[in-house]
Amino acid sequence: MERRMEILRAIVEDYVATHEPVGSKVLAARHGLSISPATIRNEMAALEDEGLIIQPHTSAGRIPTDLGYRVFVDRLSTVKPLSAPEKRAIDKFLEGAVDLDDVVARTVRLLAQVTHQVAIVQYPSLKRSSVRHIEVISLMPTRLMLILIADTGRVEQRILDLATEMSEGTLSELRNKLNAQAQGKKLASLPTLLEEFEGNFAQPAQVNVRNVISVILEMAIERNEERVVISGTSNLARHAPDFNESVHPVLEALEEQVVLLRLLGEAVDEMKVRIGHEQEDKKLQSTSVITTGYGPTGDSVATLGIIGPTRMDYATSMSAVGAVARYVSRFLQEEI
Amino acid sequence: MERRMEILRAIVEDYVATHEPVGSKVLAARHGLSISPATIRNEMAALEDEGLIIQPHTSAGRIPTDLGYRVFVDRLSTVKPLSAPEKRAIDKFLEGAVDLDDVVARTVRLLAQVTHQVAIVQYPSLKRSSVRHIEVISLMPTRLMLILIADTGRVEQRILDLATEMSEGTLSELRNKLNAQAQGKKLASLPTLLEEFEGNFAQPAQVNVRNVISVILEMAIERNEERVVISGTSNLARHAPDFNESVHPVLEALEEQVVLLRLLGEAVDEMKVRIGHEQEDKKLQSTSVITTGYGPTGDSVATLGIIGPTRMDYATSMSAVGAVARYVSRFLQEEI
DNA sequence: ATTGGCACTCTCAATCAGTTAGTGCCAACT
DNA sequence: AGTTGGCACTAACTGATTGAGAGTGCCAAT
Repeated sequence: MERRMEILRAIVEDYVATHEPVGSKVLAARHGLSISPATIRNEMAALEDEGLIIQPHTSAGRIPTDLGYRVFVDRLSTVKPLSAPEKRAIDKFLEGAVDLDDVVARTVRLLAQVTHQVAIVQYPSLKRSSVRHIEVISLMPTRLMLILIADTGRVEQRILDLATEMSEGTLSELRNKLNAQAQGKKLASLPTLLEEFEGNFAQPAQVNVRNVISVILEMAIERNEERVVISGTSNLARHAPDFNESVHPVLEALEEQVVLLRLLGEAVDEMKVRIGHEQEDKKLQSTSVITTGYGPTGDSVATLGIIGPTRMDYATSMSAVGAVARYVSRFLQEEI
Repeated sequence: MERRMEILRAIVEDYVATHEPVGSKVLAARHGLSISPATIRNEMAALEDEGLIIQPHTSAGRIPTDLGYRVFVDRLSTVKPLSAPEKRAIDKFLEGAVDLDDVVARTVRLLAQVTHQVAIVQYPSLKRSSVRHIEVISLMPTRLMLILIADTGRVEQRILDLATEMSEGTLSELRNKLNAQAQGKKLASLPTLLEEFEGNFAQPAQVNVRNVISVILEMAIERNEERVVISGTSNLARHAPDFNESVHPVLEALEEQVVLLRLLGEAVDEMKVRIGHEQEDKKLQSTSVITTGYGPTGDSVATLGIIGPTRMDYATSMSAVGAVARYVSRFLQEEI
C-alpha cells in the first residue's frame, strides 16, 4: 500500500515535469524504485481501479486524475523550502511600497512571478478591519470629501454634495465626534454605532450630518470585499495545452470579480487547495486553486492565491503562496 | 483608381466579417460591384503590387496587409453611429460610480464590453492636473497621513513617520499654508512652489515640515502616470487564431505597465490608430491599437483605448472608443 | 477596358501502412 | 504469494499518396 502511494507520487511528479503520460518503463528507470516495470504495471492497474490515475488511451501511459492529485496533495507533508533567489526576489519586491494600493499591486505581481501562475490578491476586507481615522474635508462650501482609513491601510474616499453650507465649526465638531465614536472600532459595527449619532446636532446642520453618516456607512458596508487584483494571466497561455479546449473560458471566468471572490472565499488562516472538479465553477474545472489568508494582525483579513492547471507543481506552489502571504502580512504590520 | 479603392474596402470588410481570404468570385457576388470576377482579378493584382493586399498562398484569396488597413482607415470618413442598445449600455454603466477608482474601473469594463476587445484606460495624469486640496492628518503623535486631491478626482495618500511630535497647532498652520500655496496650481508646478516653503516654521518643526514637503513632492511627481487598468483580455483568446503563433506574447506584453503606457502615449485629443507593424513593440505587431484622450476639462488629461487583432472592425471600434471617451469626460466633469 | 475560358498551383482532407509506446496477461521464478 | 520476463495486442502518431476544391494568371475575344 505504501509502495502504491510511492508510485502515485512518482507518476504525479513525472507527469508534472514532463507533461506526458508516464509509462511503467520510464517510471522504473527514472525513479529509484527497485522493482520491475511489470510489478509497476500491476500496481498501476490497482491505482486505476481506485480512480487515482487514468490512461488517455489504451496504448498510452497513465496520468493522474483530480482525485489522484488530491491524494498526492493530502500526503504532501514536506514543505519545499524556497530557493535563495526566490527569497531574495520576495524581499526586493515589496521594499519601497508606498501605500496599500502599491503593496497589493506589488504582491500580486510578485506572486505571479514566483509561481509562474496566475495570481490573485484580495484587498483587506473592510468588514474585518477597524477604523483608524475618519476625515471630513471641505472642498467647497457645499461639497465635502469623506475619507475613511482602516487599520489595514486601506483608504476609502467619497465626494458628497450638501444641500446647505456647513460651517467650519460644525465640521470640526463633526469630525471630532465621529472619530471619538468610531476610532478603533470594527467597521462592521459602524451601523449600530452611528445610528442615533445625528441627534447631537442643531437643526440646520442635522440634515447634512445625516447625509454624511449615510455616506460613511455606504463606504463601510457596500461595495466592499469587491476589490481583487489579478496578474500573470499570460502564464495561462504558456500552459495553454493543459486546459481542455482553450484558455478562453478560463480567462473569461477570471474577468468576473464575483468568480474571483468566490474562489478566494472567506479569509481563513490555513491553506486551501481546490483541484479540478472540486471547483464549483464549470469554466475553471481544468484548473487548481491554492489560497491562503493574510493580514497585518495575525488573523487573516483577506485572501491571496494562485490559479494554475491541475497539473502543477503543488509542493513548490504551495510553499510560494505561503511564503508570500507571510511576507506581505509582516510588511503590512510594519510599514503601512 | 476610385474603383480600386472600392475593391479594397470590399476586401477589408469581407475579410473582417468572414475571417477568410476573399476571392474574386465572392467579391463580385456579395457586393454590388457590377463588374466581373476577371476584372476584379486585374484590380487585385494592382492592389497587390501596391502592397495593400496579399495572398497567403497561390491558390487562396486575398487578405489586406497592414498598409491596406491603413489606407482603408484613412479613407474612413463615415463615422458609424452607435446602436441604441450600445448607447443605453454606456449610459447605464457609469451611473452610480462613487469615486475615481470606480469610474475608471467601470469605464474600462464598459469599453471592453462594447468593443469586444481588450480595453485599457489610463488614470488621469497627475502632472496635467491641479491641486484641489492637500490634507494632513495626524494618525498618531508621530505618524501623519498626507492626502493629495487633484481636480480630476484622483486621490493620492501616503503615510509618514516623523522623528518628533508635531503639535496640532503647527499641523493646522501647515495645512492652511500648504493649501493657500498650492490650491488650484498645477501639480507640475509644486516643486518650484514649495521649494522655499520650509523657511516659514520655527526650528523644532522645521525638519518635520521638510519631511512632509518632500513626501508631497514625491506623491506629485514620482510613480505618477503609472496607473493603467486593463480589461477584456479574454477577448484576445476569442480572436486567438488571428495572432501569429499564439496570444501568449501579446498577453505578456499587456502585463507590462511600461508597454501599456507607451501604447497610450501622451494624451492628445484626436483619435490615433496604430496598425500592426506600425507598432514599435515587437510582441504587438499582430495587433492594432485605437486610442484617444479624455478628461473633465475639455483638454485631455489621460488616454484610453482598445487593442485588438489587426483584422478588426475599425469603423465600429473607433466610434465606440470615441463615444466612451466623450461620455466618461462628461461624467468626470459633472460628478467627481 | 472588360470578360469568358482554361491551364496551373497550392491547400486541405482522407486514406493507408509502418512504427512506436505501452499495456494486460500468463507462465515461470524466488 | 509476490515478482518478473516474455509476448501478443492496441491505439496513437508519422509520413506519403491521392483527389477534390478554390482561386489565380493569362490570353484571346468582345
